[in-house]
Amino acid sequence: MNAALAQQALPIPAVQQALLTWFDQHGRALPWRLGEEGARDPYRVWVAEILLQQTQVARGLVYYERFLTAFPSVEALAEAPIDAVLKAWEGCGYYARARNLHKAAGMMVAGGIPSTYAGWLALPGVGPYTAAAVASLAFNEGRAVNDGNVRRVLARLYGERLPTEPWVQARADALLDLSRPGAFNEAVMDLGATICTPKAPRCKVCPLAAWCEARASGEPTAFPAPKVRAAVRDVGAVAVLIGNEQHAVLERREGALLGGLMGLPSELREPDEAGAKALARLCARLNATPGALLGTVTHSMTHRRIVLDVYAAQSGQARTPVQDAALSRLDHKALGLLAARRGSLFGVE
DNA sequence: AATCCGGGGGC
DNA sequence: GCCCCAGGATT
Repeated sequence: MNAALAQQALPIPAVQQALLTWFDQHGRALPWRLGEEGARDPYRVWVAEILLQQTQVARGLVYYERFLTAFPSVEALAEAPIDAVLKAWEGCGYYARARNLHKAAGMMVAGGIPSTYAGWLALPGVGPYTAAAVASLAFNEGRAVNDGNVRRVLARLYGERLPTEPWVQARADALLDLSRPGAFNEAVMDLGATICTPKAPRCKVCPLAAWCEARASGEPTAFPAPKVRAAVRDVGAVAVLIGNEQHAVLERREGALLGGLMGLPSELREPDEAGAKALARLCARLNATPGALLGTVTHSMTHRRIVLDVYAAQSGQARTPVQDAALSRLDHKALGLLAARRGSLFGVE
């Protein structure tokens, strides 16, 4: 059978049955999958879906238990201070997720928990993927999810190297089993996460292998083609450490980059701006006296590499307990410079 | 459609 | 190093 014929002939009911049968035997047991199929606790599902955005399940599990213990209900989340929510999210990245969770919790306590795709889509931090996931898993609505797993599974099944978002959504909609929408969505994602993996897919045990164009091509990992990514840009900045690792002057970061988190007072360097000039600007703003350079830390993220010069400084500003604040990895590295410096002075290294 | 937003896993 | 991860908001 050639490729075009196989694609046209894809027997959707058979594919649905094969996938659901596999899922009933091999689906993952995950803590947000409590309760009856299609009628899960919407709060638990919602928190999990937000947490798992661009975050691998193995990592999400750790944060999930911690977050649910701290905020066991939407009311508890809504009533909590935003700083407590960010502290629970510390180290997990994409902190707008935590800010939007808190904001949306307040909206739900005031206006009720949505029970439809459209209702969920209206909440901050909830896009097409998350709305479809909650609507199908908690309310049994026939909405197909479209995430990285779905994209890869369908690109391979149909032999499409360059799947656009509308293409993936249309194929997912067409394939969705309306008798078990929640289970079907979970099944595609489980297949993508455990069988149809990016690097070394286990085609020999895949329930869809018989219909898979990518497998027939002999090179399944060529589907989909890697996404073109923007180059990583360097960002220069200066910061001051006033105090020590336990008690330091901290300020809240504004804007998109690490917004909402606390951190050492800092200033971005303009292109080609001397570090001394940025330091002077920073100390003027803080009414602080600049001291010695403690060191430089670098912090790589998906699109940026931050190169941060950290200086000691003195001022009369109040120092706050570092342990209670939500900090990015960048600031933890900066605070670690003091210990490293002491270590080298004593020859410990 | 592109770009930005963290941090880590796995290779 | 590179690609990817149960994406969303913004432009």
